[in-house]
Amino acid sequence: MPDQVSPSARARVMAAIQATGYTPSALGRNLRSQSTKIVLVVVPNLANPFFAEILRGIDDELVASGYGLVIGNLDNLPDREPRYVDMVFARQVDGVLLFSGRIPEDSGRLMNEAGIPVATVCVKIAGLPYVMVNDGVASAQVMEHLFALGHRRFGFIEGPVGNINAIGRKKGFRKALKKAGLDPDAASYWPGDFMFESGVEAGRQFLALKRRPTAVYAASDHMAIAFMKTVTAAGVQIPEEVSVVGFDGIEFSEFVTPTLTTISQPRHALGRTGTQVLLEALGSDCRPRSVELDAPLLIRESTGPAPKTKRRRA
Amino acid sequence: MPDQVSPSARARVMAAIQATGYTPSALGRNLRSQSTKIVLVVVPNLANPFFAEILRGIDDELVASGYGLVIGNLDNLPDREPRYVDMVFARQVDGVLLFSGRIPEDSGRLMNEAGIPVATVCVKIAGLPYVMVNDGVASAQVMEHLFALGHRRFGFIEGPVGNINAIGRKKGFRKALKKAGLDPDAASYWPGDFMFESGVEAGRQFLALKRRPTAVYAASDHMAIAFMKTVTAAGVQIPEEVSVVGFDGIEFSEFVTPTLTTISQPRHALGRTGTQVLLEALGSDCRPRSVELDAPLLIRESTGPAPKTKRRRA
DNA sequence: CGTGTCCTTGTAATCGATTACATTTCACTT
DNA sequence: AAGTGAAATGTAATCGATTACAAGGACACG
Repeated sequence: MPDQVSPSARARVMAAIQATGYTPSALGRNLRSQSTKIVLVVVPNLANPFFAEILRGIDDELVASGYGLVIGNLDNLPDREPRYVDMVFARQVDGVLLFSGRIPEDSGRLMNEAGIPVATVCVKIAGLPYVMVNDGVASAQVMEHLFALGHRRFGFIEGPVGNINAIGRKKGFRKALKKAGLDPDAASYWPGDFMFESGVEAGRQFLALKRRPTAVYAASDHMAIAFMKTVTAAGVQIPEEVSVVGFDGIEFSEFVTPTLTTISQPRHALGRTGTQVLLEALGSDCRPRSVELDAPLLIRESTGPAPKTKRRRA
Repeated sequence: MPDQVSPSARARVMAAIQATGYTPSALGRNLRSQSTKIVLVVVPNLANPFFAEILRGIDDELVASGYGLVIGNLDNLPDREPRYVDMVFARQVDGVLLFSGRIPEDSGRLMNEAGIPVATVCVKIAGLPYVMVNDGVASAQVMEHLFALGHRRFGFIEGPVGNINAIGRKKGFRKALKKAGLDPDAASYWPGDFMFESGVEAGRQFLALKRRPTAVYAASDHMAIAFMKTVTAAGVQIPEEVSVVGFDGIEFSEFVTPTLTTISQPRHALGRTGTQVLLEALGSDCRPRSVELDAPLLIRESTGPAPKTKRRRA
């Protein structure tokens, strides 16, 4: 059926369209087709530039497939979730993409029960397809690098409690220590929430230590950068006295002094791939696949050989 | 009409809702009410953290009013615009918020002709209400600060050609020079696009100068930060040899070394206020107002007294 | 010339919530 | 007890695009 409508009819319709400026209303179409060509993307915190780049990847893919993008910004506030669950049940969107570890699994599962496809990016929820980097593998890379530089005493700035990525990174950190014959519990752990302020606090606690780690691994670039800022302000040399590694590979990590060694998350690809997974589920009934992406370690100025110590810990 | 429906009827309906898990479909409602309770926000570049914070402000206000948020990311690509103009004409959104200076006025005007409210944030389009900071006034503040520190030789890193904010900032810069009895054309001007890379390039050009400015004013923090990074890497001391001022007040401006003196745009307030203006237009037929917000100068470490020179320019 | 097939066109039903209007029920007054 | 008003329920129309189906028209072939 290359041309279901006669040329003359087509011409007349086109002329009428030109004359009246007619545009088909999406409202009627949506009701009839029971679809909106819109995907809901739920993000824990819209202001986080890390998510912004993933969003761009998502948008690129959605635009290519003719879908629109509505943002559900949770602002890290759990009480904002029901709003978006409702949106799903009201059929206002054709599919959902969930981000990061803050969304209770309940909401995700709830949405899935509404009968529309749900996929997750940077987080796993049982039963849902996901796209993420393997945090444990990434941590292993980081530690391998630090071991090679001779470091034996470590600090770790944690992510938010319960966050799946934070957990994965910490587990990888501890596993690497154990594998190297070190006691994971001998390392210093500082609480954090991925944000600047917690990096500052970690820096203060680091400075207060008599016997400081020679390498600090932060679960996010933000915390790593704030940590660096805090300890260098106190006269500590990086990387001469302490090496610092971040996680995420945000743009700014290259523009701090010293430039930050970090795991570069393929943010754009995470967004694109996540969207592809979702669109596949949207297009067919086939079981959607999950994907793990590689995250390379970018070795820059903030890591160097471990300082010589007078006496080494037994 | 405190209670239009009898308690018994209400109870029965509620029971039925519980029993069947019924949720009203937004599709039918939208068609009937000829509205979607969704606002389209068109951003030039989603990955820019500067916009992210404004988006958060917008979202906060929209959520409070029960509206949803669809993002139109142009990615600085003009060919992505028609898509969103179509969305407007298809009545898929109740209102539009336009960002920044990249959107041709045509699209904005076109959307306005579709009969739905359009407001702009950080940009003026004739006939549309806007919310923005006064770039000229902000530039005047910057220059006043630099004059007070004794600076007489200036460099300016420009924004994208044709960008209304970039133009306003440059005009304010030149006006302040003239007012101080200096020749605006004697200053150094380096092209830019608000992004990192152009700050790096400006830094290179600065380094190549025999007679360098003692103060550099960049039309964005990104460019200022990249500029600082580039010239400090070449051994130039900030602020001893050159003072640097940015524009925007992004979060990172506080975490670079030295911390950046900059104009702090009230990003969250810009978003909120812009949304309020739009919602007012949505709620009534009254002529929407435009708003200008104040942007304070944050004086930090990157500006200091002008260096003593052997011979001063006549 | 008649009939069958194909192509057009026209009419009506559908999607689901909303709203206007008609009808019924009930309570309360005179 | 009849009548008036308010409340409650029921019925039908509406929003605009889509789609199924029926009726009309053209053409060709036997």
